Amino acid sequence: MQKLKEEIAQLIAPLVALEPVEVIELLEIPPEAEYGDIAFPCYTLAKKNKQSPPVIAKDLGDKLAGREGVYWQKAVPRGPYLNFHIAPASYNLEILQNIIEQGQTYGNTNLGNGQNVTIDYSSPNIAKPFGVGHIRSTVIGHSLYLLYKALGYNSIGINHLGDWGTQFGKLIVAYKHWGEEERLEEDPVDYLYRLYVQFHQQAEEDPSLDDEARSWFRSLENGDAEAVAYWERFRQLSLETYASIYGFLGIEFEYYHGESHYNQMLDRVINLAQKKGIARESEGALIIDLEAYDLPPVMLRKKDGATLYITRDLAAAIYRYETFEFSRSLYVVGAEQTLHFQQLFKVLELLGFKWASNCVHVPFGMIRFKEGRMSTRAGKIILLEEVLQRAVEMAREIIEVKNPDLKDKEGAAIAVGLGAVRFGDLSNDRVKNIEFDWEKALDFSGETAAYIQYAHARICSIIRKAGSQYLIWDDRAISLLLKEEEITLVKTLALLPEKIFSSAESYRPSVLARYLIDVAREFNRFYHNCPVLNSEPELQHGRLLLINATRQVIANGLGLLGIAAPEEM
RNA sequence: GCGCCUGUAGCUCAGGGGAUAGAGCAACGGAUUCCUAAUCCGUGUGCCGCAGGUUCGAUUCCUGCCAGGCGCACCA
Repeated sequence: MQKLKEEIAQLIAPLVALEPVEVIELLEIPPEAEYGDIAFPCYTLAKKNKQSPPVIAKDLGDKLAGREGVYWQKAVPRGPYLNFHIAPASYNLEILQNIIEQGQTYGNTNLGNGQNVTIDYSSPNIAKPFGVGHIRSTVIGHSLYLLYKALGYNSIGINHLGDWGTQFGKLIVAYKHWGEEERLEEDPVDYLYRLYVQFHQQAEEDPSLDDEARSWFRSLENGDAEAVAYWERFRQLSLETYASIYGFLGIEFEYYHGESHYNQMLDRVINLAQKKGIARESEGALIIDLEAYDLPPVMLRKKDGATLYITRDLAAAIYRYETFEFSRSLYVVGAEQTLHFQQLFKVLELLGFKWASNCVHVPFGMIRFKEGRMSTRAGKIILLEEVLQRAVEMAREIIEVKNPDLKDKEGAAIAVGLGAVRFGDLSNDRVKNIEFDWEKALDFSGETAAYIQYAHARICSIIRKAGSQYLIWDDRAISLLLKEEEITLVKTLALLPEKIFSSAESYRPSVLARYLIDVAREFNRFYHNCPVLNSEPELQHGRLLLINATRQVIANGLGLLGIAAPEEM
């Protein structure tokens, strides 16, 4: 597609007195395929030339009448646009050859040139269960991690575990009051969660519990042996549970640097803020006023001497820059923390760090119940493990009906089940809230991962039956791919690189997810109209090359979403 | 009260300064002597929240309003 655009730009630029780069900027894809494949809109020229857009388009059309290029065959004016139609033979050859040659790396670039990008994602709070809410950060963050890698950046995944804070004071209080050793041994995360919920219920009636919790957290920060021992125990037990979930999801992090990791650096942050003269005492606490920037004040230290979330986040940001010299630092954290990140980045700026402008909050909407939001404290939450298990179970049942002879049923069920859950979180714009609905979460038809996976599996099936000739390149076979479905499919496949780029650039895996639906749809249309195995040998060969390229695009794309592409399902 | 986000078909949502605003679901009707029917084809629906503004042109950008969500110093 890029080569086609360049060719057209070179051609038009001298005719309209613009630079080729400017022409490329203007080129767009027409709304209907029948109009053409690349459109040059003439609106911007209208002012300069004092002619109406349709007149300019027609004029350009006349000048190009009868001419053709390497990748285009005709230029037709239509209203205010000059529409170029591709030359399928050379275009198909160019695109398909590219895909086959690049294989697993098709769509990748070296744009990032090895620069570091830190991605803070997943980051669950220890001692709280891993709910479906956390999956959004986990899944979106992981996809961004993979996307940036594909663009040649060195992605550094950081799991900023919530392993510090007043919540530990609460847990210690709850455990000391009501804790039972056997139950903790039995199912630690579940039990700690129950204690956490119980604490909040009791604290409603007895506010002194909150004071007690704050006091225990202060002891923890002061290194009190008993407090540290509890903390250590709770943390370790929780980590073991998370490890199994990440293992099942195939997610790894370069670092598990939780909030506690930065404890030694907090004094430095506070000293720095004081030295810069931006911090001041207020009601016994240490705060930074941000009134001049229309932001509420930031609190670095409470009146009881304990630090806060943002103090540790400041230390973490500084640590990340000093350790990795990132070109970007992403925080995949819910939209409800937008203000927090505005404050964080502003304070970093005030501390004199130029790199503050390279820090990006990548927010996402909440997962809600029909009745309202989920709440860990109130115990209103759906466990991720339950969703995953039910999704896989449902996939199993469908496989039993649709494809009972399948060899690796369990592998396919896991691929489809996990794919459905992941895709549900990736396919829509991340800033929107999601209403949790079991039916939708477990839906395998329509615009879902299963739709894409199914197209992939069908291709693999055809290739298996065909033997290995799809591996042999043949220009002549490609030149036979002239049916509408074939050309449309190739055009769709050509878009992967730009979709990967814009997906990463806008921090929206949904761009890539939607695109893969298009690829699968175009493949399905092809599949129903163009027989592969039952066509003439040479055409069959061409079609095999085409579907192999399609298989590659789907596999690469799903891979970047963290979704498996099974060969059979 | 202030700030941020969202508002598009019955439902869930894409899209986005320009050509006739699109998908999926749901409903109905069709397609399998043939590569997996988890598929494909067909049928209908839209004050693109409301009102102004900028523009040759706004559903898209700006302002105001309305509705919903989220947040706003000792939680994270």
